[in-house]
Amino acid sequence: MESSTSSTSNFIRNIVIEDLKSGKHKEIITRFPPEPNGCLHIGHAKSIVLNFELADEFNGKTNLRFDDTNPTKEDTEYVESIKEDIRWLGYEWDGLHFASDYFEEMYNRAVLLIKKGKAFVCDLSADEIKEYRGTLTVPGKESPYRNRSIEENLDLFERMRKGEFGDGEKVLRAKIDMSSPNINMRDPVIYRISHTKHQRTGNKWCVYPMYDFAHPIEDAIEGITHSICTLEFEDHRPLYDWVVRECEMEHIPQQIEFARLNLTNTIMSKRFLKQLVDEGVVDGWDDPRMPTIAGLRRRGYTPESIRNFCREIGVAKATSTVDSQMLEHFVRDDLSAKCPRVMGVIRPIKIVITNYPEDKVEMLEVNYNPNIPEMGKRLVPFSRELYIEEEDFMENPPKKYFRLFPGNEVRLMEAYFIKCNEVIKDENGKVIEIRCTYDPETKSGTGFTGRKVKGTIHWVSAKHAVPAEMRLYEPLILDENDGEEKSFMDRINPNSMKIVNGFVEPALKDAKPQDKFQFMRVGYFNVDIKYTTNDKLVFNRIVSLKSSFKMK
RNA sequence: UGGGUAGUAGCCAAGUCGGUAAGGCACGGGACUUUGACUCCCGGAUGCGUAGGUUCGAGUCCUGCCUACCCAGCCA
Repeated sequence: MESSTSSTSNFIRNIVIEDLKSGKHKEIITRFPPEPNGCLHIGHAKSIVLNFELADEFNGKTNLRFDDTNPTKEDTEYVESIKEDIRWLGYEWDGLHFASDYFEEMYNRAVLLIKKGKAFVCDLSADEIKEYRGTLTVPGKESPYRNRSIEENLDLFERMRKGEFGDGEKVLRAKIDMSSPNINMRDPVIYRISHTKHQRTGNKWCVYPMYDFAHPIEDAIEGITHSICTLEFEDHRPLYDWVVRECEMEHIPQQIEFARLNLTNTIMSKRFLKQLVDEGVVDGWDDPRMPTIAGLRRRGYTPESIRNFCREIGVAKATSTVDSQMLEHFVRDDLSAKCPRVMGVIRPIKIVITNYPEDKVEMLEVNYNPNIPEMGKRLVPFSRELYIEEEDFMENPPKKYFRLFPGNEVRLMEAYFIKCNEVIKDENGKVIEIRCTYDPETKSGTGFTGRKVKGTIHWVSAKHAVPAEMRLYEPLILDENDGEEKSFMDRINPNSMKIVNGFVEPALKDAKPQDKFQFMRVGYFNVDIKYTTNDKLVFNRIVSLKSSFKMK
């Protein structure tokens, strides 16, 4: 795996280095353990990059493991999309596993716990268990079923498995300490009854292990050395260690927690993302405004840019929110070297070059990227009528505006100098056409040095222009600017997408979905895979170009 | 008010045995420019949540305090 940005030091990497040095491990094994209940997003990418690259750096391995212990929430449809996203990001896992592959083993370990007097079947209802649990400041009370005999527990647990009880009638609980200040240790439920068909094991099971019980066993079975998860599991670590120890797992994995990714103007929770999809606020999981991997891909982000971003933001334990401009920086950085640079006008206004012959067409040979000649050239037609960018003309410009305005001369990129002489308006006073003259002496490439112009603008020959729909995006979610806290549904940006109709140069006529271009002076654009047809080009603006020009 | 974790520039973040504050993003200034892009220079903490203490020397060690986040699913 190439790495254009080297990973910076972080505390997890330091732990790995230390463990290798001390001989605690000869080889490290990490894992990425998604629950197949939704699409992967940029936050998952942080974890993926961390796990895969850490293992890669130290010649270790990384497993992909689907944590499918709750059949009521999971769906096999997500399994393939998750695999696709990981591969697209550029990673290939060593082992591919499913938590459900270990159900028998987990069951046996639970039986072991019972035999050791460390687990018991509890008949309390969910509400009662909650009551008995106590609160953050008040210790819990022991369940009246806590002291059932081992024999009875064994019998009951077996009958739970056989399906003799209904959902919620009984649970298996670890017997730890109801007065622990850590609520997770107050006899946590480790198995529940759910007569639900599982995506992979079908109706074989009606008891399913809880995360806290299942996860450490999965890690131990696979020989995971460093089980990296997010901060909210910090309180669970004592339980994680308890399970590994009491279940007498031969391999002892270590759980390490880091802060999940937060991004400005972005909502990352699966629940909210799902709501956006379900309520039709967006076009689906792959809407180009979504922070999902699928959304970023459709928007036009590259795997390299996402990887570089993930490497650069670092890994730490402090809760933080990364500026989304950081992400934008890394796409620009990556695309800058990869994309052909072409001319596209997103808000066209027509200009007529009055002294240019009616039927003349000049074919200009233009490099796709002046810095990278190997990218080749194409021919760009030039003629009497052109479209330029609406914002490249102002009738009454402010100071320091050096684009087109009455009496001013600018360069048409790769073509001639033109001078604006006349402005045509409609009955409402709106400018509908700009009339200019050109100077034949100033043709690009002729070495004309007679005079200079301050501005260079892009254009497309009207007669040859290829119409295209451009979708301009802004953040889907707006951060509350220190007002009172709003629900995220109230933070939806009504202007998150603007659809405009523009023109691109003819060389793009046959552009294919996912082809990426820099529209010079405008931004980076990706051909949309969903709405582009043979007759219609649809571009997603990936990100605009930076601009230090301030109108004012 | 129980437990857990964290506080280094506007935003991320490094900082190994205490030795005199990396890097990136953003921002500002300048150079260059047929993209107001890119690139290239220059600019930032006498300061590391805060108050004390130990020390020749503290972001690093000690004590107190403040603030923020997480935890009471038969979710993960």
